[in-house]
Amino acid sequence: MKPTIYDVAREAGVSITTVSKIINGKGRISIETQKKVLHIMEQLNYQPSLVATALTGKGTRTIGLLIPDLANPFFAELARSVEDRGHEHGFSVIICSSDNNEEKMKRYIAMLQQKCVDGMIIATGIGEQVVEQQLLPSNMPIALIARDMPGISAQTVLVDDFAGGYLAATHLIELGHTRIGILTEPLHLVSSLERLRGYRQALADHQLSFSADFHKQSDSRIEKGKEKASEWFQRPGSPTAIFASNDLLAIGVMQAARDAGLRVPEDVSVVGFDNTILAEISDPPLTTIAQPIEHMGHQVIDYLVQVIVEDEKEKQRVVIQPELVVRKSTAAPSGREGSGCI
Amino acid sequence: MKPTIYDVAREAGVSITTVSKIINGKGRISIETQKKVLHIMEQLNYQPSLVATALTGKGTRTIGLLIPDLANPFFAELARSVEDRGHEHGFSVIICSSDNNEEKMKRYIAMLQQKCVDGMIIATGIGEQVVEQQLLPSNMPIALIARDMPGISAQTVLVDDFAGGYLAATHLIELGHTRIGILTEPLHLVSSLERLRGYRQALADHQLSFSADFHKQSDSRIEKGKEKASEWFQRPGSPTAIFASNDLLAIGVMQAARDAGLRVPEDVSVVGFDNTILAEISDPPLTTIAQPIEHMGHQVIDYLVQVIVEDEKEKQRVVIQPELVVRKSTAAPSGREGSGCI
DNA sequence: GTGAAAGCGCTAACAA
DNA sequence: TTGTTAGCGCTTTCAC
Repeated sequence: MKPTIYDVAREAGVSITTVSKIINGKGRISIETQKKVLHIMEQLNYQPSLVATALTGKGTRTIGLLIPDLANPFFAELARSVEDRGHEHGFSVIICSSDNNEEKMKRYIAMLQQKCVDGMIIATGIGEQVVEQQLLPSNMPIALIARDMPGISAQTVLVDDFAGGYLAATHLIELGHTRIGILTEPLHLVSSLERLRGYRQALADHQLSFSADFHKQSDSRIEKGKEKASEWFQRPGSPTAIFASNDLLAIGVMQAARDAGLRVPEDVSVVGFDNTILAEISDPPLTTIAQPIEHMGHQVIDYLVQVIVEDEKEKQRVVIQPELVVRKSTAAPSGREGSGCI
Repeated sequence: MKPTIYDVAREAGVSITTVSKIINGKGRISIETQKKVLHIMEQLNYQPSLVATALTGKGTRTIGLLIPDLANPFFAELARSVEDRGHEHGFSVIICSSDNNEEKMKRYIAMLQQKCVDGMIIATGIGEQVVEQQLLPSNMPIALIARDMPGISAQTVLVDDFAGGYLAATHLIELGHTRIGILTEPLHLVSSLERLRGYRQALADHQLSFSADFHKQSDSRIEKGKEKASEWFQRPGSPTAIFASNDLLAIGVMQAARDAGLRVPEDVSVVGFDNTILAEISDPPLTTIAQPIEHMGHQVIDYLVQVIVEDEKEKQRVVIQPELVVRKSTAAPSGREGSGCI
């Protein structure tokens, strides 16, 4: 059995109060008792139980992280950053992959509440309802990252998605493209919507008209992106450039292009979003819009810890400007189907 | 404040025992009381506190997962699999990335113990000492995945690394390569050692001699792999094929090749290990040794849960046969430096 | 400087 | 069928 505070107290011939005080560095204890007790703790290999501590109201030192999918490198990198910084603050993190599924979200949030996590970080695109109904009333500290919930007042750290969409489209336009497709995740995700808006704005600012045919939606799996992009490539007059709203989708687009006998970037340019490791290693390396993932992770957790331990009330909204990272997947149009009409 | 079992009892006009029994479906309770209490619970939005429950000895329903790095897709995919299956069993998982650093390992294990996790899954290559000294005596249920600790008696699920190394080398040999380099992670990782052994065995079985020049070590970062591989490519008589002991390293090798003006697979063949998403999307797609990641994750957690809830004592050692997945990064040697000597 | 005792929210004998 | 009571391991007044 794990030794308890009683064991230590007995061995040291003091009361549990004394031991507790020494553990927490509170009250005044003679240097000798201190030494003696410390020694016994060492000897017994005593570690205070955090669950007992938690029960007395000191918190569990645990936070929940809700993401869509840990297998998506963007979220894995984000989770890693959150985990690291969390540990630095003495918090561990429970990661829950929701697959952007409302039901799972609900279950996970309930479970995290039962476990009495001290706070939650939400990176899933959905669940606004759940958050509003389950989390806000319970007074659970929360922070949003890489996702926006317009109706919710909470600390938020995200990239300017509109600017990102604008950047991506502008890059393509400046290369000379006029037939620019956009592949987004479902539009109930605010970030998708914003990226689309940015793209449309860029088009408009350059006197290009937006065609609904050039917008497709997909969930964020590579295969799905590939499938959707294929629909374009099977028909004449397809886009000469495609902006995909995340790297995974962009990879799918490139695969579809390859399958259709098109070269990237000669025949079709592709730009992604996120700047995950995938962008660096894909074939060709992917031009993409970079989110400073690590930085964002650090920021949310710093803030969340602040509200947990210092009871910070003020909610900020941190919007970071994304950057265009040009690699090899974009180039000027080659003139393939140059006579095509938009 | 969150409602407690007392609130429910008071509102329902019963004792807390009754409420507790209803929560746990124990003892016999009249259908009416049951209904009444359930209704109150609903109304109060009552959720039993798992930390209080844990304190009574029912476990925390939490397990710890120790991996080297969550940002490495292999471990992200593994973690996702563990997480999913864990949730199915009603367990949540705390992930700790150790960077294969002994000190961190120690700290994380101590923290997990303080949090009274019900068990731990270890996927880090190091920490055998810590495991032996901290974990085994404490009687904490543990399971090893994708890593071996020869001195430790614990449930283990892993791929036959020796066979994997053998497969990789044989594939290269059969393509006609004779100058085959191997880039491994540090050899204190048993898996690296085994993969190297498999490679050497394959060489021997085909009357090829092993040259120490053709073995390099690196940690598992892409850049490091690239750096190491560059050393080969800067000199004449470099390998015409390289087996890297994980996909990340293999990517690094391909990047180094490209930088050196070599084409993959025409000038140099590369095979990786793990078959992560990286292998599918790299340029060119990577021939690699596949570990059934999802399956392995499911298996460990199934077992661990079994020892936690059913007190299963028997320790198995599940060794899975890896498979060669041929993609585009390997081909017959082209004759570049064909006169080079081994 | 040190300790007795109450309490955190829950479970599990044991009574009634 | 329901309730009383004693813990689980710790923190925290409040006395001594």
